[in-house]
Amino acid sequence: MPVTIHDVAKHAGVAVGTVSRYLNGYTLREKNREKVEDAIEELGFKENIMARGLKRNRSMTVAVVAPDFSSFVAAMTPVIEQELEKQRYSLITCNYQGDKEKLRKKLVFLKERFVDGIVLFPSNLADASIDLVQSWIDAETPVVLLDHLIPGIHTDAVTVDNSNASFRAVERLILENHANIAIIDGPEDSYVSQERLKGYCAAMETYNLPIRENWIQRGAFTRTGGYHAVKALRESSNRPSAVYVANYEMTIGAILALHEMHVRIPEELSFIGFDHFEAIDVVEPPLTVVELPIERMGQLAAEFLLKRLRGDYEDFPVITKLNTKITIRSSIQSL
Amino acid sequence: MPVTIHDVAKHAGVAVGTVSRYLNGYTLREKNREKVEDAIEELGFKENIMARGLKRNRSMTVAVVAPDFSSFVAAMTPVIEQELEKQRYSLITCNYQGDKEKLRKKLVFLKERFVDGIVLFPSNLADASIDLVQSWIDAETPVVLLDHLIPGIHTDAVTVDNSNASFRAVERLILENHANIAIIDGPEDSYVSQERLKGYCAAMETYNLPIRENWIQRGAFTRTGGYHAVKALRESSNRPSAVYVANYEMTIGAILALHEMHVRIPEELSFIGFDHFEAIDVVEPPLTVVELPIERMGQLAAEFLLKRLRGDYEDFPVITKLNTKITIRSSIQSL
DNA sequence: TTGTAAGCGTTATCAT
DNA sequence: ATGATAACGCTTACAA
Repeated sequence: MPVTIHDVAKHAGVAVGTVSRYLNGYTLREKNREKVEDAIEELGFKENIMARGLKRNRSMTVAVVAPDFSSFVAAMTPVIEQELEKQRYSLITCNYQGDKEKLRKKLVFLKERFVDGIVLFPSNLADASIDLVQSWIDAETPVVLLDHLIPGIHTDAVTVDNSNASFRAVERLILENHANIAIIDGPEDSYVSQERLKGYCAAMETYNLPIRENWIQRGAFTRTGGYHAVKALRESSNRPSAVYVANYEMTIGAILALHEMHVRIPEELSFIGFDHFEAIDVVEPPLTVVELPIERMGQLAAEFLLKRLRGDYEDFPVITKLNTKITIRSSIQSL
Repeated sequence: MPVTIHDVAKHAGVAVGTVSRYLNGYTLREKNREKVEDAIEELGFKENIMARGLKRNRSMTVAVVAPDFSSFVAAMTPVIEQELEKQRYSLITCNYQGDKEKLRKKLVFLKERFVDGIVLFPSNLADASIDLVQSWIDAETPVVLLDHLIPGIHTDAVTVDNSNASFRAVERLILENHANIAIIDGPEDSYVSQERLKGYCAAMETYNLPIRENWIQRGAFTRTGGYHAVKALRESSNRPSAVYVANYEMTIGAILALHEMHVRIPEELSFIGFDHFEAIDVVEPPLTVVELPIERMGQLAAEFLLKRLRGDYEDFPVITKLNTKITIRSSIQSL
């Protein structure tokens, strides 16, 4: 029933090899090329991706592997899909639920499926699968890291200048004459956290402002983390006049807590949050936030993956560090 | 390099066919079964999914096809993935960006990829691809519809009792003594819209309340739609005392508009929204909302798909209609 | 129940 | 540049 290259070859009066070569971009004699093209057209030939895969050990499939399906990942995935589709790759999505063992299983599963490349959103615990990830890279199966790096893994990565993002956020507060500025940061062992804290400290130091110990709160990058961190901050003896919350989930949690405590923003507390997703729009007052270049990140990740898939390893590996932007709304009061 | 069933066969001292049959669940002589199992274990054999696919025209892949990557879809996808993974299926995600032509292309693309089944989130315009969808079903490639039905397509579907959801939401308002109740609904040509409006009307009629023409606002199921609908409602001569917003995106838009106009909820306007996603939590005051059973929907869709993939068409097609639940928070004032 | 062998639709090698 | 043909790893008649 389905049309094969044999049918095409017969119809065009050439050998199967010729058709195959045409399909793979080799140049044929002008006359033959036309005949083959006509035959393909007339017969409505579609290549059988599995037969091709069997021979070449390629599946024309790429996977996005993420610890969860957060807004961040959900926003990036369609961008990646769109880029890949242009080159006829399809996209498998996997989330490993922040579970080390699940990540291993996923990676094994994907290998069995002959996935041609991976876009990996590492989490701290991805470090544990470093050997597996490395083995993919060694086998020339391209892996692009998104958001984080994994220490010890040398491959393409698309990241954000987190330290600089924090610096500018905090500087913004300082320029509005705030001096008592707190940060709600992620866990200590996260590289992203460390970078974001670094920027905070650098800004404070640059402007000769003291850093109080209790102004550095840890929120585990979770909504409840942000919630509790705000509570702790408000209950302390030396309340800050401004707070910078270093990721999206915690921003939501922090706002929740502030609403609950009837703390007015920005009159009682100036606020700068992180990431711009739908939830942010609806917050009263409109929040000033640091925004990640989601689109660009997804695009670049796909671009590098495709480049490596083409076999172009000329400049490998490339670590891209993108800039964030700050969107000014009305959550900061000038003192 | 990779170990094949030939290697296993040789190692076990049986024929390849025997190994293949073992792999496919046929029963072998006890002795042979053990030998084969041992050989597989020792050699670390993994079946080549592409060779298998080539023979059987199956890819062990399923696709989720959606018009966008809304929170609704994003919340459902991981649930589906998880169910499918148990049976060693992997999941391709596609969004057709609400574009008729893109949907067609996607469906063709997926067919070329030998996708074994589809979970389709239809949008109104999916009707245009009715022939393609039907051809999948005819070819015994299972298609499960999620959320909407497509008129004229007979296949499994997992939906929600939208009319009843609206009825109960509006009834809730009526029981708090509201009589002037508006609805912000989706586009007229959407089946879901129609159902949700039907529930609103039924509730109003059941309690003998008049329906003013301008109380039925259309918000196109978009955020801006909800935003403008609220503005229109507030600017009208006979303002409602309560409003029911019939989907998530419009709920966000409506809240945005109300914040902007400094309308106090519930003092000046009682409010009942739709769908519970992250954004909702952060709204002040906490919103009473109709919630869809996301998890259950995803599970059921996957379940039916897997059942059909197993070849079990005994009860085909099954249209499941799930109930919603209302989560009471503080956006409704008792009059 | 098991072995044998012919494909599935490609790609790749080797002549020509 | 092209043709013929042997793989790729598996399933499935058919025979035994």
